[in-house]
Amino acid sequence: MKIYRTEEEALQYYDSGKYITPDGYTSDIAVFTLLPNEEPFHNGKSRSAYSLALMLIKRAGIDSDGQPNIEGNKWALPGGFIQRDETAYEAAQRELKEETGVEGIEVKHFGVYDKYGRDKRGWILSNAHYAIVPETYLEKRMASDDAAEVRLFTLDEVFQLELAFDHHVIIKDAVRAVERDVLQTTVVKYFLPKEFKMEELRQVLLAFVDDPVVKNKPGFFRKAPTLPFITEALDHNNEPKKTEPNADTRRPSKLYCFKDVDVTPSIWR
Amino acid sequence: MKIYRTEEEALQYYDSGKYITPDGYTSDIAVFTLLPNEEPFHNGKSRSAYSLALMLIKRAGIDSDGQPNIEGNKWALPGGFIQRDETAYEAAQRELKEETGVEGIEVKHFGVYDKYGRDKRGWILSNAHYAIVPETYLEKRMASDDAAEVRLFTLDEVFQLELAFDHHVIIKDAVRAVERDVLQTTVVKYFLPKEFKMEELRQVLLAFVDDPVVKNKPGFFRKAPTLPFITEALDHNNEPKKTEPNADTRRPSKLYCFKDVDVTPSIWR
DNA sequence: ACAATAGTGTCTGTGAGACAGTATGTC
DNA sequence: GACATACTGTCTCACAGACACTATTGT
Repeated sequence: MKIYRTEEEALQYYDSGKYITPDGYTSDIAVFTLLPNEEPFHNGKSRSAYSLALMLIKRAGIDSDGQPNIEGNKWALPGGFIQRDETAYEAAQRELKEETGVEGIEVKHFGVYDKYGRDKRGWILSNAHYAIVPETYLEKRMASDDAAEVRLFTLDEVFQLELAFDHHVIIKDAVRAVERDVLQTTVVKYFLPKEFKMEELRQVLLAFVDDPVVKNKPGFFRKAPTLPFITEALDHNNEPKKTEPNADTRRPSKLYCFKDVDVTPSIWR
Repeated sequence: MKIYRTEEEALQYYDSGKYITPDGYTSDIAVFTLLPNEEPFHNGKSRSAYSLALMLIKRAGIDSDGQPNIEGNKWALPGGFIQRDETAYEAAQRELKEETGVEGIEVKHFGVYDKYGRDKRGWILSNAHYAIVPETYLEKRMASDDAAEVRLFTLDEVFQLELAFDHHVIIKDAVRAVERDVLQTTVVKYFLPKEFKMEELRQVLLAFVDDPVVKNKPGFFRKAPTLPFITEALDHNNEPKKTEPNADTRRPSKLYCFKDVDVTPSIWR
């Protein structure tokens, strides 16, 4: 029984107690929302109707003992230590609820940040998640909190802030992950109400993608309802639901919703 | 300075020393390769030319102290503890090299497994990676090792084995990750030599996807060369490279290679 | 000449893309 | 009726999908 693999493994377990273990295991959450742009037309050029925004918290400068706080006075992603009776994913959900009061929202793991030195307190691992939360939820919560400590920033603003730890990198990756998922999955639904107008969907997509199919309104209106994961919202009489007209949108429009069909787009098509 | 967030955070750091920390931080690697099927025609039905196979190691039954080994005598993914001067990703690469002697190969993180109870030794975290290694590399290495301790299994075989820890789940996720990436990225290139024949590419793809575009040979031969990430292999005279004919393939065929263009397929196209 | 794989010609239908036009409501 | 937004008709062009056909070599 003196085979290479075996010895190596045996050694590993023998040393196991002495093995260096991490000093902390945390979850961080990049909470995204869409902010409507007041002025869709700016300098004669059209801007998209929404901008992606991120929720950050400001770390305290002084801790409860009166000592200077680590990475104090910097903006940071919400997050915290993972308890042993939960997974990183569950911790992210718990912390999201603690921070924003929101439950049952899309939370997605997108990366691990474990480079020694990223946190001066020691070898602290972070599991990074992103969450998508409708703006209304966040407004409510942030109003009840001290406004100076929790804020929404547009992405442009975020990257001009001094951020704690390696959150600058994490946020860059988070944005890429969201953008990717908007193209490849139906996450976009979390930016929308359960039942939405086609034009709403198009406007939300335009905040992310620059695709002729989406840009072209007639094309999109024709194509989108045929997609396997989108379906008309039907009322109890199996009639298509429509919006109530108002001063802005005179003609009522059909409502649509997402079906739970998972699609995997292919580069080989 | 007695704001909710601040207190909570301060508390966190105060408790930091007492916080439960993980008992171990590991990387596991699902090493995939393609095995050619000897008999492409089976029971009158055509099978794909390749099958996806996975490398597993057999854990020793007894450790170096003569004690029964944890999860001993079971097949498991190669992997091990992460050192503090490396990231999970680097550890995976190091361990892959130790196991197979292969360097500079695609290694990709696809998941975190951190549920308490997954390892009886304590709260042991695992970062799961997959790697794609040409069969030839593995054959060499496995021949030099004890054949009973390192083996390739087809996926059907894998799921009939008794596997250590939660590796059954990890492997299922790994297969899904590879299948997804074959559709959405150009990972498939790691199953192929740097320069390959169109038909080789098609056969490899057929091991994963069931798409009319790929199935249809003329269609694929016409379409693939136009894809932005595939280009003809050119020799020093800028002439398309061709294979040397032999008894099997009489007519020489053009060689192609992958370009480093990253594409993001979209569900909205 | 024949076998074997590489690769192209050609036809048909579907669907993207663009823009003009029609529909349905409020004021 | 004017207007604003929702939606459809229609034309063109390109390409997917299918299958037959030609091309290039070794034996």
